[in-house]
Amino acid sequence: MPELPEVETIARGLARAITGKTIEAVDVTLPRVVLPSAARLKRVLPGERIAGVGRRGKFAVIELDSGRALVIHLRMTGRLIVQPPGATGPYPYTNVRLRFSDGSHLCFADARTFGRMRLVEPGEAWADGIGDEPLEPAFTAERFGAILRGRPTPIKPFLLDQRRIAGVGNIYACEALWEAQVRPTAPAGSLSAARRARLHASLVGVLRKAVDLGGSSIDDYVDAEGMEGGFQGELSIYGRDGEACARCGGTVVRTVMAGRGTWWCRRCQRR
DNA sequence: AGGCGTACCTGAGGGC
DNA sequence: TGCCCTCAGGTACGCC
Repeated sequence: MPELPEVETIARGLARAITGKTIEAVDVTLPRVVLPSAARLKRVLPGERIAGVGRRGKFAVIELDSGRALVIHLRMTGRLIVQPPGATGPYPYTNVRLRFSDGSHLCFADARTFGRMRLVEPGEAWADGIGDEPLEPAFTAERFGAILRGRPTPIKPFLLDQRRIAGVGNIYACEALWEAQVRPTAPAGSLSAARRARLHASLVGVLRKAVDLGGSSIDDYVDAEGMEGGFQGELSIYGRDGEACARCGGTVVRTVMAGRGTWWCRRCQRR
């Protein structure tokens, strides 16, 4: 489900909604989705105050006053939903619920149960091996070129590799490649400087615009208040197999690369 | 090293 | 209606 723009939107909403609240209790209805253990969360979290909420790649990071953090990956269908005091029951498919002292709740809900919530101790290096943040100033076209250099992997699955660039998922990889007119199968290291620069600009641009619009809601994604995003209406290529390409009129195809659906136009994404 | 298939799960939607 | 198949925004693992 959520990629960088969706997780960023959720994190911003959570930061507004729960910063400063104190955790009173933790309910874990599906223990296998929490690390290191449900018992540890239930023992440690009560009394903790929320210091802030951020994002790293596709991880939402709930920072606590003690320096601990709750690091959450939503995988495909995970949701983080804030409920006001007096909510009639947990949000559907809630696996973990934080109860705050003011009567409000944070529900970690996930129908497919792939998502995970991990308690991290102060100073614990949980983000080792995660790649560049594409919306940081340091992620320049030159830096992008250095990341791609010499890589034979096709550019599309390469963009999905979280060890290289963090936060890009299937939707925005397809959209950026389409916008830059780059063929998904092109070896990453084979792109000319001009096409690299174009792809860099498209990737950063599409992510930034999606953040501005609050992400893409296709099947499941909603923000921390349960609201849908606004970018799904802006999608040019994702999910449009059989339709005419919005740029050249060619037919959009869906192929499979590294097990993922890949939407592109054979006519105008030629190299 | 890195590519590939598979596994993890549930739900939605299409074909018949 | 309902059964069966495929597909889904992600990643970890084992196997070449």
